Amino acid sequence: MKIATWNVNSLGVRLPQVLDWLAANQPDVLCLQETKLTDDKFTHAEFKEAGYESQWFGQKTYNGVALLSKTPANDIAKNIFGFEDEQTRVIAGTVGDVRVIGAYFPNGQEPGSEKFAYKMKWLDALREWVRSELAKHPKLALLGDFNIAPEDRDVCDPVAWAGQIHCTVEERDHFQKLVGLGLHDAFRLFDQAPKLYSWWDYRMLAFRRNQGLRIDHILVSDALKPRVLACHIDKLPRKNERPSDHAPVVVELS
DNA sequence: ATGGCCTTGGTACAAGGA
Repeated sequence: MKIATWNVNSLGVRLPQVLDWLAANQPDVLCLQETKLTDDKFTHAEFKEAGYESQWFGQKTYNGVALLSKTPANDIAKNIFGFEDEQTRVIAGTVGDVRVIGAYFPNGQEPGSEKFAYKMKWLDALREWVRSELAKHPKLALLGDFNIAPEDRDVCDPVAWAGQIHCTVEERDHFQKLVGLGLHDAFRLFDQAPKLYSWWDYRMLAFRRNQGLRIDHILVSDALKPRVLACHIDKLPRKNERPSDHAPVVVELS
């Protein structure tokens, strides 16, 4: 079973690239972030044509998430239960025997800002909800654009990024608290080459220079960990014309 | 060469992203 996540930075713009990627990679599940489409504009017919069922949760201009799967997802949840939020950031469903939670974590803008405070509250709420989901569904994957680089080795220039958004102690503490629920960063279950990232700024020729961050993650539960065969970041779509600034992350399960 | 982008809404440029 192959499960993937990709922040597409506008599905309206990126749909052809997503369809190409699905055809080439054939994941069983793909979680999308930053679809930026209202629900009436979601491209479920195109995905159906490509062999995928869709669940989606969008809004105008910003955010927006979706869960694509070869077999229908059940027990769909949208956003964090009990956490009032105008923003569409979470979609969850059960595919086969795996509970899949796809999330677009808040950016946070800069430490000390209102958006950073929202990120902290959102992370608190997410953790408590994921705790309850884990109790109900031991075989669980939490994946998406976390907007957190967990460690210095996930950062191209740790000195320049020290204390900056995505790299603050507060954000990294939150990441570790999520891991503390009984989750594992699938990427780090394996020996990986150094300097592998999932996001590169559009500016400054950052991709060509590999000046990136690893902020897109797949966390797997204790019960799922023994089934993890591989995890990798697919840089190929970042080389497309008009690419998303993020690359897909893929985990393979037995 | 130390700065270099992209998307949306809406039709000029501001806001947000990371």
